[in-house]
Amino acid sequence: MVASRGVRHDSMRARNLAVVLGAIHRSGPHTRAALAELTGLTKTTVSSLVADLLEAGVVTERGAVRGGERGRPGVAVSLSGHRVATLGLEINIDYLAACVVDLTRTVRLRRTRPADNRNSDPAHILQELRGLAKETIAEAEAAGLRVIGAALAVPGTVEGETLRSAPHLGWRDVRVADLVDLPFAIDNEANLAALGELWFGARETDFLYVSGEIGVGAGLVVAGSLFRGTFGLAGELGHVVVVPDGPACRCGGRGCLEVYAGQDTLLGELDSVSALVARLESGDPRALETCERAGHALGVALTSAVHLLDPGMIVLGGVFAPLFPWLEGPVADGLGARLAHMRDNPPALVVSVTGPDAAVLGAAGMIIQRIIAEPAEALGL
Amino acid sequence: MVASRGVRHDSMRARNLAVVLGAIHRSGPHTRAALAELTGLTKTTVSSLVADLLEAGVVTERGAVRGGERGRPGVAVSLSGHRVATLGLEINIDYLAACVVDLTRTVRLRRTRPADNRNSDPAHILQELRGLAKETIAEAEAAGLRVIGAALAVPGTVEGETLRSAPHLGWRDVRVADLVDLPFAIDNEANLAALGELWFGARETDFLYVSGEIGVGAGLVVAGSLFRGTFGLAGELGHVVVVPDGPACRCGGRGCLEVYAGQDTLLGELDSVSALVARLESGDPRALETCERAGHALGVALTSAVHLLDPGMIVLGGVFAPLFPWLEGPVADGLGARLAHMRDNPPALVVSVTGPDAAVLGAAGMIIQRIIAEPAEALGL
DNA sequence: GCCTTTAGTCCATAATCTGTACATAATCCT
DNA sequence: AGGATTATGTACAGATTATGGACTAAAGGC
Repeated sequence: MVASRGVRHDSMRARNLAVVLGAIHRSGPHTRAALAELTGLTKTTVSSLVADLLEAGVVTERGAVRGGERGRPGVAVSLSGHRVATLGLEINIDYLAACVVDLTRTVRLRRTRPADNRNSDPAHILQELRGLAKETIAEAEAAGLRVIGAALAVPGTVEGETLRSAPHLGWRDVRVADLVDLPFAIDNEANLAALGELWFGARETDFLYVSGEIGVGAGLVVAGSLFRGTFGLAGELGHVVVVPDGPACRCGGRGCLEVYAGQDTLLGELDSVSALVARLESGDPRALETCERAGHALGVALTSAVHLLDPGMIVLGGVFAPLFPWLEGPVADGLGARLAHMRDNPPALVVSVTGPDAAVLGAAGMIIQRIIAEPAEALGL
Repeated sequence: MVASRGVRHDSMRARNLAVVLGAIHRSGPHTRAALAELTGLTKTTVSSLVADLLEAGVVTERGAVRGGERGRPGVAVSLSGHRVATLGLEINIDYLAACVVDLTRTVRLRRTRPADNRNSDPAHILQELRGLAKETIAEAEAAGLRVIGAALAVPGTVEGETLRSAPHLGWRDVRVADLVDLPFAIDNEANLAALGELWFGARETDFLYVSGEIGVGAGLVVAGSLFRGTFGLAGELGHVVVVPDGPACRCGGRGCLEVYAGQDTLLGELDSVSALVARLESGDPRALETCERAGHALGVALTSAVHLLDPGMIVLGGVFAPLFPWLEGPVADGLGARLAHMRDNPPALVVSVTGPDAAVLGAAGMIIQRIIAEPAEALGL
């Protein structure tokens, strides 16, 4: 609904390049003839568009012809992972991470650097991250890849290129610029983790990703794209009210989900999630009760979320993933009982498959997505 | 992300017609030259597109020229309310309603028919509504309008052309077809009321409309369009959990908002909202307490909604509108206290300006919107 | 081996937008 | 008043892009 611009000849071609590339991306390799069928364009036009895409190095002709029926076999055109790639970056509480992903969404490089970023100096950490990015890009280019964009995942709220507030890092209003000499974007960790799960976890196009970290966030994917709300702050599942007069939360409210299911509450005096899992496996009653309570609270908060957001499925990620066996029961019970009369079948509850890599992968994937959605702009065609 | 089709010459022109018409609609009358500036098209192209729109009767040249500066004055082109119109319909618990709205979003006709639709026979009510629609269309055409589409608002969940479930009417899986001999759509009452508030209430493009009827629903408008969720069931504010172990709700859950702030709870043994308002005005302590409690609950539920949906503003409509003076305090208190640390300024809380007409108007407006978004398709250009 | 079928390319044609030139109509300036 | 200036809207030739039918290529069926 923004001031939309008219379509001119060049934007018509740009759009058609995106349509063809999108069809190749969405439903695997296709022959030119199949692409013509899919897009409604003529074979001639498709041939011409594919020629441009070939030259840009974003697709390859898989010499392999497609047999099966009669007639001349076609040449399958598929995404090429050999030239164009993007960089994903992540700042988390206790590490920095980077990855390089090619156009086929194959992870080509993966670097993690432990760090203690709680209440840290932004300039210092960003300098550290800049170094990591540079090294990773250099390595990717040595392997023949052309890195053409980057994105950064942060545990906080973002506006434009500025990190507005990251309570667990202790950062406020940090402008992140000149991190790399490439087209660049920042986004919230939960949002990017949701996208990571979408693209690297082979998810259907509709789900709510619940990111259990120090804070509890959520990213809603509807029809393959992220719902962000008016100011980009949607998905703050951690502060959904579970018990209106419950214990105080750092947000100023009372009885928020985070109080019951945040990592700090779950771990108590334990120092890692694996320690907690060990306790749970050995049947420690206190650990079991904490988990049960967290699951209950999560069930209540997710009930509200399902009524408001109507997700197709719920994916538990972050620290909730290893705890899934102990959380699933209480969460599903709460959801099932509360949703029974309103829906024929409540959204399925499943565990994340991308694990702790979700956010960095999502960051790299977001730029890949941008290339596929607007190849003419991203590649200068 | 659906199978998108290529752009051909005719769709390029169709798109440009929509772009020009959209610009006229969005920012008032413009001269051809101004439209060229706004759309990025050349004056020549704009002239040709405007000629088509003039011929279709959707715009007029307001002979009035625009003076002010030097140079030849331009001819302002504005939406025409004289030819094309749409029909809005509504089935509610105690009435049927219809309205005709022209392209300028001026209400040209408005009909209401009292009825007792609780636990009614769908076939009978639909027959009644068909009659109302026919009469209203006939009257509009007598006034020289061409009604080219219709939409129906219902208090329940909708899928395609089928009303899945309307608990307060007692309807399930009712297919609504052949109601009128026109392009037709059905949608949920809260969704359409939100759109009504958007288009007829001079709202900005981002807000959460809270529809207090027998049930409590909500419609979220982001960037001027409705957020519907995966299955079109988003916005069920009435079943957001306020007190996890509160009183049972008809949905199977406990402590839902509807239990505290639904119309039945608010009214108690009173038989109308005006009766309740009278009690409140006279300072009746029981009425005041009920309202206070409802406001509190609404504050809790809206806190969760703000964290999940991130609306730009909250509009209270339906029965909450007349009760606004008594609800505002408790709701705002709850929101303010709970959101203080998370946002610089919590979304403003305001009262609906369209009142009980919101849903019918939204229904008619939705079709108007469709014409403006796709004039070529809607008008056969 | 010939026919049928399907893939991909070539080229003339069609649709649409662009850009320059021009007629038109108002205000400004002397 | 009359000419200069400025801006609107239209005309026409030119550019860009897609179309459609003809044509070549390559495989399977009979």
